Amino acid sequence: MKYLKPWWSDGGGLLHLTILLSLAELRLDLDLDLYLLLPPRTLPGDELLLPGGPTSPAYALSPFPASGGWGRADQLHPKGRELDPAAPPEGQLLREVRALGVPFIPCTRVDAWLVHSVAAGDADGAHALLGTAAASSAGGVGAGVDGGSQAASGGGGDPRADPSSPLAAGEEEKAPAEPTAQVSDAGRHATEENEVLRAVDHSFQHEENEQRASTQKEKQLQQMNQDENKIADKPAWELEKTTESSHERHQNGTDTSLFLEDLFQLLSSQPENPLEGISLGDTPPLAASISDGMYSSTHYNVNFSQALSQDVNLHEAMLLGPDNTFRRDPIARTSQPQEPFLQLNSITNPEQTLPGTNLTGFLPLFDNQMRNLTSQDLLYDLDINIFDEINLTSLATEEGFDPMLVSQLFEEPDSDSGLSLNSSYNSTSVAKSNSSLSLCDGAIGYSTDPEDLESLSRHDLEGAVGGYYPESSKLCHVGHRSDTNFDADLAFQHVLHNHTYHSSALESTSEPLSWPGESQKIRSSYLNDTGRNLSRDERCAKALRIPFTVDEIVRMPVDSFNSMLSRHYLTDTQVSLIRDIRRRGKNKVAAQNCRKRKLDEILNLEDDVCNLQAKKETLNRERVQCHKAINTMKQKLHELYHDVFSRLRDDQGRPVNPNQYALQCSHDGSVLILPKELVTSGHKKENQKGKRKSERRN
DNA sequence: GTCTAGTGTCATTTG
DNA sequence: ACCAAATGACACTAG
Repeated sequence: MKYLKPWWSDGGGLLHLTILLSLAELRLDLDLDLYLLLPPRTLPGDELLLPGGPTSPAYALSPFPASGGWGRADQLHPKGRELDPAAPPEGQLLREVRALGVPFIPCTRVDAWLVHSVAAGDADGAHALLGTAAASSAGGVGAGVDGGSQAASGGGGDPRADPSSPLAAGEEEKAPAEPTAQVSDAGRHATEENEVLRAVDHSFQHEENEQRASTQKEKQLQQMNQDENKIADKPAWELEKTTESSHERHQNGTDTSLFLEDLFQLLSSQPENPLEGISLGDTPPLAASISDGMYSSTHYNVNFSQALSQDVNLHEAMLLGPDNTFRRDPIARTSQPQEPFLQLNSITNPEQTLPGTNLTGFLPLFDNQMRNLTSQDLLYDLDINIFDEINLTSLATEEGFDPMLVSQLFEEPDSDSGLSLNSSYNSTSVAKSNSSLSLCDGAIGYSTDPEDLESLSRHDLEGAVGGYYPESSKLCHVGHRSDTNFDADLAFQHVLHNHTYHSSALESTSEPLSWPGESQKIRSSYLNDTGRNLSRDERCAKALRIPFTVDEIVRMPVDSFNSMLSRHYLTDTQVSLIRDIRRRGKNKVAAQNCRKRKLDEILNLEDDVCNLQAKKETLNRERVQCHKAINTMKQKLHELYHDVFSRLRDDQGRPVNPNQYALQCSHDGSVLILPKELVTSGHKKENQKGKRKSERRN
């Protein structure tokens, strides 16, 4: 049983894999114990699902003997279940590891954890061994939203899959059992940095250890052999207790110094190829002893030549100097998550174990050695070219970073602004990309393996982090990426200036380009949880690992938005993208509102027109009615007039001529018969008086 | 192929 | 002066 070093989480895992990469160049097939990182709140009975699925030669484990120990993946729960965040961590192992101060990755859910049985020479298995947690975990950019957690792999899964945050880290120091469900990039970045710094610190702390090991190594070797044999004979519950003492020895640097010196001598004696002299015969006796007994079946046989897949951020982490573009959160820097990892030994199919390649025990040897090396030593000893490849690969496997997504973002041929910096990315370029699938089944982000694409799509859909690309993790892919000078930030300068009408454009362009059987899966990566197409900003945000949803970014109040930008751990590119997303989102909403308003205004005006027209018609009808009434009254008056004059008689009894006389009504109600001349002159006088009065008023 | 409605985006104006 | 909202104009797609 080997234990992870206290600094094993992000930085530790990185250093570890660096050595593995050195091994990879030697094409060494190693039979190693598997180091597992268990979720901090893993409880007895919790089941860990393998990413390989029930049909793969994979195993999953239950973290505690109470749940039956190791079990086949197909016997376990198909998906991780929600753990009770309020439940305190239990188990002796967990307490032990916590006591060691092992960095703790808080999470509340076990989705799928790294345990992948690796057959001898099984490259995919090796990939799985070295990094499946990120791919198997779900959540990704949206992990903090949906509360999903990411796993840190014992073989070096992307540490950023871990949903740790500065706040969570700080809280863990105070209350380790405090649940932390939210994921933030800031936390992950801070955790990365903290772990790298921690690793460097430990390397200094252990420098003294490497000075004293030589004189005691035989004695210690015997002691460890005895311990391991005892472990092999003990039941699991006692095993935990036994391992605790083993931990203590590791902590004290007593049993590790032996291997440290061995490795150091090997490295120093083989400067050009520090591992050249390593062979089965060079394996410390402990390795064989450990591989015997009850743990003889708990070894992974790993072909590390194929193992370059994940946990390759060492270069990136080391390059993150003061001038890097990442914003350091001082809180995150000072706070060190102290939640322990629980380490269990691995299990593999005994039939798949490659005989004669047992280097068990080499892993802790490397591990300890790395602890004793300074960062300069590491940089000096390790081929920088490996770092380049690692970094490039890390881009492919980094949490939430979807190279395929990015590449397709570039390849979106249609642009609404003509600002696309690469106009050659038309359908032809896509076709070329398609053709590259067959040339190198590992062009970044592409895979001819439908399962890979499916996993990729799933990875995308779920915002999974780290990305497990069994095929794309090969060196072939790395070379491809290197050839294309892929750079995420530069790439997103394209993205940010590519006014692509993505959703429809994607469908209209990619579908006819015939990715038979795969286009649908690729298209699925453009769908969100609700099934609709992801917008460009959503895909950009996902590809650039923006820890917020577009909706959040857009709808967030200004103050919250600004504080969010200052609080989180975001690169300049991310900040720029977030601001652009917010601006575009706001403007999009504003445009929608504007159009809606305009439409409403038009509708209102149309209503006004209708109302006015109706009113006009009403008035016209009233006017007609009035005219009719007036005419009727005139007619009646005329008839009455003639009726009156027909009955009037003068003094001589003759009828009165209505043309010469007129009827005039006085104020007292009496009616007078006057000659028209008088009536006309009287009307003129009254009219003149009225005019004068009106003139006076004016 | 053309037309139209709808949409996203940018540049500019407005409050 | 600065910012967000509003708006005009353009490009693009689907029907």
